[in-house]
Amino acid sequence: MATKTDTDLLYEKAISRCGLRFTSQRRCVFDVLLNKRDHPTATEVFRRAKSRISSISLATVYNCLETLVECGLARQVHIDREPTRYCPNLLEHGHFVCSVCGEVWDIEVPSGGGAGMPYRLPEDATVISADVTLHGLCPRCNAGKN
Amino acid sequence: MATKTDTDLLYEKAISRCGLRFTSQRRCVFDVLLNKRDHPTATEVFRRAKSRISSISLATVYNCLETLVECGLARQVHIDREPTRYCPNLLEHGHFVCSVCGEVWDIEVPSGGGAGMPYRLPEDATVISADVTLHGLCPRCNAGKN
DNA sequence: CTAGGTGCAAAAGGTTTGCGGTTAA
DNA sequence: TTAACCGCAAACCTTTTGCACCTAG
Repeated sequence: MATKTDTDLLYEKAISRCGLRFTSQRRCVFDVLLNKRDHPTATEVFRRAKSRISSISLATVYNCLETLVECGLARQVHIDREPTRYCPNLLEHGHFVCSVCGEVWDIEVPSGGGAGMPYRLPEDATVISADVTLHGLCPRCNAGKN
Repeated sequence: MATKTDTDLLYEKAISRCGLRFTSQRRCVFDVLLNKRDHPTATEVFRRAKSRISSISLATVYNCLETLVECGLARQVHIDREPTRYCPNLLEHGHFVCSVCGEVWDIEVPSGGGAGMPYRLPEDATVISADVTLHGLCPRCNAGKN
């Protein structure tokens, strides 16, 4: 295997903490995810990974992505019922999806007050996590309308 | 066909406005959805509809649900990548999903300020709609923990 | 060395579609 | 009457799984 990068060391540490192995496929998939943070689907990650490891299989990409999620190094992003996307941004955040170009942007959520605070809940409910996805026109596509 | 109810008239009006036909299957599916507002999946709607029209098919239920959505009488609810659920609540609202019992509750969103206002967007973006799903413990399951 | 990971192919599960027969308007 | 709709079955697409071989530790 080639020299380990800082990214590799981060991943290797996280993955061994989970009692898992640091394989070249996992390294590749993680690198693909960090390299271009555009919320790719598993199929897109597969396409990019295959250009580096031509023998890699789609099932392995799914497995590696699941491993990344398990290790806490990535999160799944669900937009309607479209194919699952993957996001290496570990901070609490939501997503903005452009209805024209389809691009996905990370958006900030209010830091104080906890998840979902702007919403009125049934009494005595406890919120664990919040999934927020906004649909609309991104700056680029908005500009194109003028 | 049996006597038309108020619900039927509402649906018939909406459906003819869309240039579509008021069939017994569509009537049945809409009625099932309004009858128990528990965010059923297409399969569950199929099960309930079949108890009234035994010959109805799953594909027809999917088609009827799609028609309802097109006519603006129901909305799809996406929770992660679970099967799509259907909701006849037309007001702007989000969903709270209990991690224990799986029940889905409608939750209010802030009325003033528009969709997604608590979130910091990329500049010059326009929000069209907001999907908000909170995960946590519902009052009933929360109480069971004590 | 060996438990865990990979590649392949097949299966699973939700949803959509094509087609011949049926029906609301 | 006839275009739209229904039921059925097959197709579709994403994701998961079983299995024989391989490899990191």
